[in-house]
Amino acid sequence: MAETPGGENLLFLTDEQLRKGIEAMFFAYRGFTADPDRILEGMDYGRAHHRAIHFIHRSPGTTVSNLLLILGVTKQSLNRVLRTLIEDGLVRSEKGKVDARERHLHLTDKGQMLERELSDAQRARMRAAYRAAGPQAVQGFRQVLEAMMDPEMRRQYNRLKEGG
Amino acid sequence: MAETPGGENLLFLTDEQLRKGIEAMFFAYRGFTADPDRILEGMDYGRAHHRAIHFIHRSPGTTVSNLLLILGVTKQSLNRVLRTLIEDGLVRSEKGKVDARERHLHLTDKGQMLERELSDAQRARMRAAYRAAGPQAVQGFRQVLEAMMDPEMRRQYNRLKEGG
DNA sequence: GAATTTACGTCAGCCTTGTTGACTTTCCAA
DNA sequence: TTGGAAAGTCAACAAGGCTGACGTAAATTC
Repeated sequence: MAETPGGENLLFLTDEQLRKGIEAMFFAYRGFTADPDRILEGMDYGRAHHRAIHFIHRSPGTTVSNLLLILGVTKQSLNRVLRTLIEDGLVRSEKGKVDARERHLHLTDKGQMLERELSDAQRARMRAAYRAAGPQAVQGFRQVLEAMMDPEMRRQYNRLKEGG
Repeated sequence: MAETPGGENLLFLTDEQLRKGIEAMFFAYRGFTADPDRILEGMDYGRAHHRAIHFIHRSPGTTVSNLLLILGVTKQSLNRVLRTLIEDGLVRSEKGKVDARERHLHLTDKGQMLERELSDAQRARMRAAYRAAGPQAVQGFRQVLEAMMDPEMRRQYNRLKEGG
């Protein structure tokens, strides 16, 4: 057994173990997005629309700039997505009352319906995985993912995680 | 505490917990790809090239069709990536001796160098995350990811995980 | 009150990476 | 031996990233 001065077993840090983790991330992410992708295909929407819908649902009334921070794309790119969602009546955009430069975004009833369909599918897979692995594993899962984020993303994540 | 007939606590399966897991996947995957993306930008390559290089390194001599199975894209899409890698002398493609329709793929020395650079970066982040979370967490991480894969992907993953 | 900055929208054009369709070469089995 | 399947290539298109430039309204600063 490989032991350190501290006494812990470090076999879980071998290149081989790390490679397995890398490949697990790759294959699992495919599963993670598979169900929503399937629902969206055929509609005129894609993964980018799903992300926008998710975070608008998550933080109703959020502004465009805030969404830009979270999604990490350019405003031109986000705008294209948002425009189609607004035109199609899934998202409502309203001028800020305190700062009229801002646009506050909400899902319409129609938007809520699609959000529900997408997140039901994604949660179903997540729930099955969680149930199969058990609570202990889930805790570890979340710990490793959190440690893998860029610090700035971790801030975004934790902000969302608690408040709203 | 929410208890089932079986007696286990199921609080880890609430929609709220699942949502946190979903967002953790989203933000963590960004971190996961960030370092290789940074290295690739400026070169003429992208994430698709990285994936091809990774799995050719992983299974030297693999065929195009085998790579297609693993990557889950169309052969036309893979072909474009492969063509540039071959033209640039990172990948060597040789006609199969037993079946001349097949092309067997290998990294050249130049290809090995780039692979090394990319995987060093990705492993470094993975290692930091693993170390921060600890061996117990890593085990849970792997369990949940594996449970999240599509069955077919899980087969691919396990085939790679053990043999070569 | 004028100048600057901020938030947002938009046009144009580019790149990567996915897609389908049509095609050749090669192998194999009926 | 021939016809179908498998492996790979070429062409064209779409989604969704990107940069750069510009416009407008509102807020902030000087």
